[in-house]
Amino acid sequence: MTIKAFSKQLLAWYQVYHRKLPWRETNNAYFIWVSEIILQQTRVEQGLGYYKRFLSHFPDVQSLADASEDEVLHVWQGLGYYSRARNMQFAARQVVHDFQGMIPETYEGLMRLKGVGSYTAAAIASIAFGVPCAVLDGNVYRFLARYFGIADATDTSKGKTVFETLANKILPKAEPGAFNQAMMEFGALVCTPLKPACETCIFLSTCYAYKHDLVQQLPVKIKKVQVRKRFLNFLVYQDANGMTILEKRTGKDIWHGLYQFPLIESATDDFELEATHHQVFVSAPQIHQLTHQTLIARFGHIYTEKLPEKQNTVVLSIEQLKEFPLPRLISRYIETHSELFPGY
DNA sequence: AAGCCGGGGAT
DNA sequence: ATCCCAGGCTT
Repeated sequence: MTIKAFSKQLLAWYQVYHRKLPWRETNNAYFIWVSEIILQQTRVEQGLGYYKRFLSHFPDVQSLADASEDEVLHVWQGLGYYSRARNMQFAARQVVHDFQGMIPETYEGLMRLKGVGSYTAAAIASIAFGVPCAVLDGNVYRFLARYFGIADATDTSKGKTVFETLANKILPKAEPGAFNQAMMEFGALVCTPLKPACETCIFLSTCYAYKHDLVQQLPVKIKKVQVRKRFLNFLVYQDANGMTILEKRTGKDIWHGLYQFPLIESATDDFELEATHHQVFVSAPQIHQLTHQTLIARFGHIYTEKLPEKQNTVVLSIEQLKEFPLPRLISRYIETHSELFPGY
């Protein structure tokens, strides 16, 4: 099949089968930008609610630039990869201060924004501004690898160059936005990772991987993540007035910028609380699985007359816990142990 | 080039 | 358990 016929068929397929999503109903570059950041490493179904919530809180670049980091992270709470939220707010301030409030309309200009890499720059440029540059995401890598029979690894710089060259070669310069979205949508709905719908695929007769029975072998990826265990022991202080303590995470680690109960991390699962307080007990271990870490968390509850004075901490009531951005592990624990958090 | 960053859903 | 998701930043 010729390249022209390929793109024509794909665009026709997209017109019929694409999902109706709010960021496809607009030309507003800010809306499209928000959607692309949220959808990094995130499924459409998970990101959709956050997209609406984020825009209701921050309807334009200026409102995002004016917000506090805590506000932005609070809206982002539970979505993960929190640097996306911090970087996007930084970038909103870049737009206000360095671009006169106008989102740059070129690939190079967009690449200057914090949190906007090659994928997101190509996506915004093509979808919002009609710039002819191809996007490369997990869907596109998979579809291209199978249809054209590309065995180069998608997670090496050499392989990326191969796919990038191919993607830009087949990109119809007249409608890059629709084509890019069609490539991703096809990967998400038809050429899926585990059980692709080959039998009903419109490209069945010309697909290299199908013809050579390589669908399960492509795309090729090399790196595999190593999962390490961590033992997190959170101290839930409560005084007679229902006040407690949170501390803000700041290091180069998970949950940067979020709040947590004061933490004692240990190398082994042997956490105990000394009975020097009026009343203490430790929860059962709470297992929280991240992509690259298995967290084994215990919550030590300490009922005391006087809260300890620690650095970098906030004293707040139990009710106010919902006003702070918390890791999912902690918000879930509070929600499932509401009897321990009166007033939440 | 390699390591790190969340959370959820499908299998 | 394992994989993957409209990836990007830091070192």
